[in-house]
Amino acid sequence: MDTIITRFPPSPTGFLHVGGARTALFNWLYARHMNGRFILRIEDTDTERSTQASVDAIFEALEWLGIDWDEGPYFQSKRFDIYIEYIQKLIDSGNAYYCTCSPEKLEEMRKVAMATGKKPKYDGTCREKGLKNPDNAVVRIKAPLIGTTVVHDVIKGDIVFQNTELDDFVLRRSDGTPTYNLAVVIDDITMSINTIIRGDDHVNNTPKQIMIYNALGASLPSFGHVPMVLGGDRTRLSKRHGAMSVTEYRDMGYLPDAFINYIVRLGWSYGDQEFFTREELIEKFSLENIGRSAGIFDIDKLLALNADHIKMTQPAKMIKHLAPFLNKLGFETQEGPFIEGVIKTLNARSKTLKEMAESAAFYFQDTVSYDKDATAKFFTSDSLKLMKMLIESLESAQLFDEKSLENVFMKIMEATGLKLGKIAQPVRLALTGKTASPGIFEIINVLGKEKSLDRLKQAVSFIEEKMS
RNA sequence: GGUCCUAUCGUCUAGCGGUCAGGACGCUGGCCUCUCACGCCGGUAACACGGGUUCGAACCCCGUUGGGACCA
Repeated sequence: MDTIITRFPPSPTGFLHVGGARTALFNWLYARHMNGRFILRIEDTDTERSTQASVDAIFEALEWLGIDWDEGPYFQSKRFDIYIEYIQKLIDSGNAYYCTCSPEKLEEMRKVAMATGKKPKYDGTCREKGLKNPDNAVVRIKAPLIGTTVVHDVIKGDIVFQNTELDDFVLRRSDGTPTYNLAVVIDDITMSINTIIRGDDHVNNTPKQIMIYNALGASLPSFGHVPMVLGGDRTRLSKRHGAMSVTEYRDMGYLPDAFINYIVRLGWSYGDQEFFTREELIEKFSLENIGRSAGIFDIDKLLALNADHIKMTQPAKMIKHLAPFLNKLGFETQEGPFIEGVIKTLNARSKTLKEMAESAAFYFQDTVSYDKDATAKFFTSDSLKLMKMLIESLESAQLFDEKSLENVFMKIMEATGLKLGKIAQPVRLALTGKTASPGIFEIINVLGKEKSLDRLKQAVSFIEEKMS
């Protein structure tokens, strides 16, 4: 079997959005799964709307997603001579012709067609004139007049178009620039693309493109049109549905692997499995299991999947993802057992990296600020005694592993007859400033002897001051 | 308006003629428990509608309706 060659051809007219990311992912996964090649092509023929900033934004997003390419990026704007060459071939072979019909005439044609209840399409006035490159002419394809053009879609099955519905569409505008369909086909042919997976907003372009392949005598790639991703109101995803650029999800604290897991699973399935690592996705991805109907983007499910990925990611591997969020809060980070310990206590408690960083704040602060309502409830004269007992025990303790710490607390429980619940809350408040946190043994273990004792002593002073 | 796609819980989906229609998110009851989480057990909720084909349709065919896309 031939090597599978797929491509992702974004237009640099904005950032990479969710739908585009999914298309890129499907192409990339399929190429990786099939041991094929994946090509990146920038479709920047629309010079009015294309910007370098968008190109950079797309690269940035692909990098975050972990999508790499084997070839490219190619830029359509640098390939005009190739398009011109192929257009000439089509003219020479009689599969395309010059047309000098004016825009006014075309408009007139449309009106007449509409008035008589027909389709607005080019009437073929210049089709047999055999014009020789006149000024201001467009180039049109000589499309088949009868019969059908069928798209053998690997996802949707055969889609049949009546050729009478199509007309002699334009390949080259009067200013000499190639049209979208022409450029795409020439690129795909010259780049040996044999598998085209794209959004199903392109299905109606496909018969036209097939006509170009046929006119050139080129072999057809296989097409697969994936359904759109819609917003909660079932319309195309847009600004009002919230985040659009995939990098916004990065900034909100989603893990790239969680994001690709979600986005791929939206429209593709593998039995009942919901959680996939990147490697599993490559191993199990297939075109056959892509659904046919549009999907709605559900942030809650993404969030749940993100929580799962956070839980499953090794703390050491998590550091690089979490660090930017901690830095943003003003905390220095460096790899090591401390931060790994921090992550270990928080990874089952965080749905996003942003949330994890916020929850981790107390680990990095020199002095914690106490929740006001909580001090009234837990910083009492009783807890002052407890705290002092604990300080004493901890100061003489040699080991600070969780098991040893538990024993320390057990002894205090025995001595006071109190349940752990009574002891834990004041201590938790002293150590974290809050009433909700990881387990206290975990915290003391991660914080270490010095910091833990320091915080306990600060709490003692705080309570004594409050009492006096 | 024309063309094309599409239709299983609120959402993502499994299902590929015979299933108590399964899983996940969400919501929810409980258990666990030093708080919060995690985890575990349970509940909630769907085959758009109407015709066929068939001994038997969520599954096949035809309509209707709904949704989406593209073109203009």
